[in-house]
Amino acid sequence: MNGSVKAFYKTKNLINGFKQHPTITSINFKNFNSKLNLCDNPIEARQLFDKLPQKSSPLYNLMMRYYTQNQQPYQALQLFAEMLTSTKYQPDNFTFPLVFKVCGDLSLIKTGKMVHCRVVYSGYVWNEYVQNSLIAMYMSCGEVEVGRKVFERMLGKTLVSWNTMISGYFSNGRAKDALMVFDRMIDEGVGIDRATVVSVLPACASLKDLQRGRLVHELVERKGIGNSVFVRNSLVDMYAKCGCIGEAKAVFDEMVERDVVSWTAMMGGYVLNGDARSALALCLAMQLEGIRPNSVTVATLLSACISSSDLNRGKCLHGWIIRSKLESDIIVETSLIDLYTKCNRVDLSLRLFTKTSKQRIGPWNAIITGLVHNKLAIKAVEMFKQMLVEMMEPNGVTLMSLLPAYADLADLSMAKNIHSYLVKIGLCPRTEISTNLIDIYSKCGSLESAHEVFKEIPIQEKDIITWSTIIAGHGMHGHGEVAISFFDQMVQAGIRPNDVTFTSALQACSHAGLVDEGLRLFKTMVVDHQETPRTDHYSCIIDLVGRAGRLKEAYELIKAMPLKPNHAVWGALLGACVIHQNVEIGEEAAKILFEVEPDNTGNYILMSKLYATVGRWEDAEKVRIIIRDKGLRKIPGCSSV
DNA sequence: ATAGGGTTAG
Repeated sequence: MNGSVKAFYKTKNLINGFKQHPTITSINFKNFNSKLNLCDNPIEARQLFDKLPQKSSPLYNLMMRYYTQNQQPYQALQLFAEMLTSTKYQPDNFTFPLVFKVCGDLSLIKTGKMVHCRVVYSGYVWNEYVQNSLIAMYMSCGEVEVGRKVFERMLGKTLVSWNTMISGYFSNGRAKDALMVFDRMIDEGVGIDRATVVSVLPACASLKDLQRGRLVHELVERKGIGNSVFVRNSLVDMYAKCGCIGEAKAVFDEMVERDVVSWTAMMGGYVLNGDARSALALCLAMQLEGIRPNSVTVATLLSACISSSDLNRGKCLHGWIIRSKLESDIIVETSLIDLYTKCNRVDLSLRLFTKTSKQRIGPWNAIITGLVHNKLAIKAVEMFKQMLVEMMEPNGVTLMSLLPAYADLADLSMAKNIHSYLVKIGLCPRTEISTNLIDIYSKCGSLESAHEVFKEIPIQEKDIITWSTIIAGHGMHGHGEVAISFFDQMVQAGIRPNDVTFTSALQACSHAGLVDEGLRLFKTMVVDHQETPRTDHYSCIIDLVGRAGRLKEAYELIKAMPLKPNHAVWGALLGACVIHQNVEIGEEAAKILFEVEPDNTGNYILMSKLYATVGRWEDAEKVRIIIRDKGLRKIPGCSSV
């Protein structure tokens, strides 16, 4: 009797298949899942899967998830391909998110797009999980616009969709867009959760948007989601990066539970705010609480040593790093190379560099940056060529740190070489890169080439730095009028000049002797743009007015300065006095210069020259004696002047 | 059962 019932059901199952019997399917599912969890390796898991008497889409999904969780993403894709070719086991709303995650992680954009087509065809494209994973995939492949399209077309946007957009924009370097999404989210009353907070706060931090950051903090407290280490860590980081070290510390102190990230973020905050000592002190406190520093912590501590130029402490840390077996960590290696180059010990950096694995870009970038920093331009270029020989692909960071070396070299044929390389790899025209090229060509003396590069940048992408560079380039070669016309064009293009632009423009006037133009510019700067002039602006103006022979006016300008005039300002005046043989004002300037920079023999030389040109030989001789004494004592190259 | 999440360096 009992047996015949069982037999009946068995037959029925065989006829209908498992799909019609959710209870039996779910038993199989749970059973297989728990068996998978006991597997030691993917091979064993696969054997288990192959032995299943009856497969189904959910079981395929389980096996694929096992693969992705055990770092075998390609095996997961292989299974997905099997599903597609089979007629029995079609991918479903659980399969596609898995596949999109793999495509995103591996940046398999072509595969991803193909699967996207398939998902449209299958109809699962309306599933929210599928849509959200699609957005995430496009974002991690750098296809921001496609991701945005999927998002905009979604009818049932969920909190996850919004969060994905925010973190996607941010990780693609578009912090502003991330914040715009956040604003829209608030406007439309979507609400926020912990994931929103940890996605939006880094964007606030990178833009130093304290106002928005505070708003997020307020929302966190109001919603009561501040009881998470993640959330609090990102708050600490945001306040620190916005320069509010006090508030960062307050959030940090309030925390009941702190992990290594909390401590590291706090240390990084101190370093950023120029307080290396507090950062190092925090390291001790952290260890007293029983938290071990990780490689990021160590990198942060090393940057504290760099910012305080504390080579000795850096060396101590290096010792500790070796004892803790952290020395082969890529982040730590990179930071150590950075430490030694910034402390002018290129020898030690190179020794470390030869030991690192050359497979990662970090150490290459660090050593090239370091060589450029130490004005070893030729070595930097050689290192770059070595990098190409070793089949390492440079990125934007590499080139941005390398290009200033070419400006130092001021070698036109080398400049043309790197320019054509940049075009070949598709990095030119691109604003930051092109701006560097403009600087390089200007310093090589080839203003035509600089102008060519400048013209290639679309008008809306020319930023304040681009304009300032082309202005400075023309200024340094005495083409004051052209420089000023660029300045006017910039203003017309709707870009607000900043203090750097004004410095370039004023220097251009000064080199070309455009007195009235310079004064007009200075007035525009103060009155129209409400820019507070800095001492280097004043030194340009003084130089300009002084060279024109209007020495009294220059002297009056200095006396009326709201800031304390520095050596450059007085030096400009003294230089002008020499040209126009004005001893009276020259002596005033020299008196102060001898006080503020007693070791600069240049000032004494100028003064002695001034006395000599007006025939005051005795005074000239007196100053010459001082030069000789100082020269012998202090500056070895002095006799050559 | 599935989708989104923090700290460093370059």
